[in-house]
Amino acid sequence: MSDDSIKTKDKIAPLPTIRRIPSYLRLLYEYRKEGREWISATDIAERLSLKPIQVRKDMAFTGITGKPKKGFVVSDLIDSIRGFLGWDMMSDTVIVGSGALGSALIGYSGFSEHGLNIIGAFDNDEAKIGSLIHGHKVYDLKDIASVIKDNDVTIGIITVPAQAAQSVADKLVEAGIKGIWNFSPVKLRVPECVIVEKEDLSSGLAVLSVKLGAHLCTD
Amino acid sequence: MSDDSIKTKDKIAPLPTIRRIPSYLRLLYEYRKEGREWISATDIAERLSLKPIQVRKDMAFTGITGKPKKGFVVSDLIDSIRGFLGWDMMSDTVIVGSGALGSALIGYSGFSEHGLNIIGAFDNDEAKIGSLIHGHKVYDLKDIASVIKDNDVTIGIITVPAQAAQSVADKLVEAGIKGIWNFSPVKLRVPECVIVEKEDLSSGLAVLSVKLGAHLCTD
DNA sequence: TAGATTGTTAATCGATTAACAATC
DNA sequence: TAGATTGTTAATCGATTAACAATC
Repeated sequence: MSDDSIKTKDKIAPLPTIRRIPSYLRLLYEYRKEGREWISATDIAERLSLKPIQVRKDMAFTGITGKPKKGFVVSDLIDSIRGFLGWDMMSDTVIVGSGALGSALIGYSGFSEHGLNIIGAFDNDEAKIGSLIHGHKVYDLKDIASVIKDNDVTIGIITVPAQAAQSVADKLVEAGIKGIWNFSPVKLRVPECVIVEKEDLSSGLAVLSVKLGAHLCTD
Repeated sequence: MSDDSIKTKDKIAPLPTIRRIPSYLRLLYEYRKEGREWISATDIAERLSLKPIQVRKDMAFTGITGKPKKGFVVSDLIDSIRGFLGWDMMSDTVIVGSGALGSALIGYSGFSEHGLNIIGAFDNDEAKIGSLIHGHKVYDLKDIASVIKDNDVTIGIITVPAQAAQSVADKLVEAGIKGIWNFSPVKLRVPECVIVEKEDLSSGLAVLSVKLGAHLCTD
């Protein structure tokens, strides 16, 4: 890719860095609640079992600069991370699939802290359509295109069963969605401009299983 | 670490490899259902948008060997992967926290395919104790130690709120649990022989957010 | 001032990818 | 046989870690 554009897009931060950053943010909220003004990379590393140098490198990607001997101003760092993640702006979001997992996510009040504004849920089950789940209306999946367009929804969360996931993704894409958070276990096919992030619980379980199987300890 | 033990422990496979393997298994189950006998690394790579060489490397870690020109026998590869992950043996498991997420997990019937046998759920909410969630009994958190010991439970899934997570982890460890699948957003402190795998949904959301913010596409 | 912490530059480590001989 | 695919060895790439000067 040549740099023929006016302003060459900054290289995105390493994915491992991006994945670690929310845990820093969570710790920072704790510090803020405790009324602490400063936090150092050393503190953070200690609390999260990381190396200080790694935390410092990660921080640099958010654009913050610290003060030798003191570290970072907690509130500044919170702002910097929120800006970096885009969590200072709300993204209108729909959840497709109001089964157990979908319901659990709908009820998660922490989404607003993560930049998500839940517009509503969608399902094709007549029994659920029109009902409320944790205060959010369940709409008919048939109407999803108009709701997405009318509300400028940018993110869709897919929590439907595997066999329905691709067709739901197609509908979301057709309606102009920009990003999909995919909780189904299928690899979705979407145009390359649509971002899909797959949340794969079985990956985490696999890591746990293999580590347990290796029984690294002698007891 | 020196190799003074009788049988030096095999080096564990790379974590990224372990994380990818469940998605191979899922595809293999599809192939089996379709009655197909062979699958090649090329096929798998194509379906999951990976490079064939990466799939072959990953496969090698499971111990399977293939046949040039044909690939791998589907049923053999399934067995090999299940053995590698330890999902051919059932691990008795408890879920602590019967809120929305806990309930969703309890209801997930696919756990048996992932080597987990759910013994029951635990909560400290009087209203929930004694009730059934998706056919599984909710027990009093106070009784967790005896249930874990009596049933030889090796895995604990934590789905309680953040402020309760560490104390639950302490109880699980005290009762002799071997592994913890932690869905709470806190970094748990446990003895080094206890394996903790943290399932951090905010990491995935962070990746989605940053990629969306970078709007790599021009529309 | 002394010392802890930052930020930068260089070295190391580990995973991915490439190259290619072996094989069915 | 010809050609697709495997498995191995080597090269590349990217993230982590180390080293250290700058600074408050």
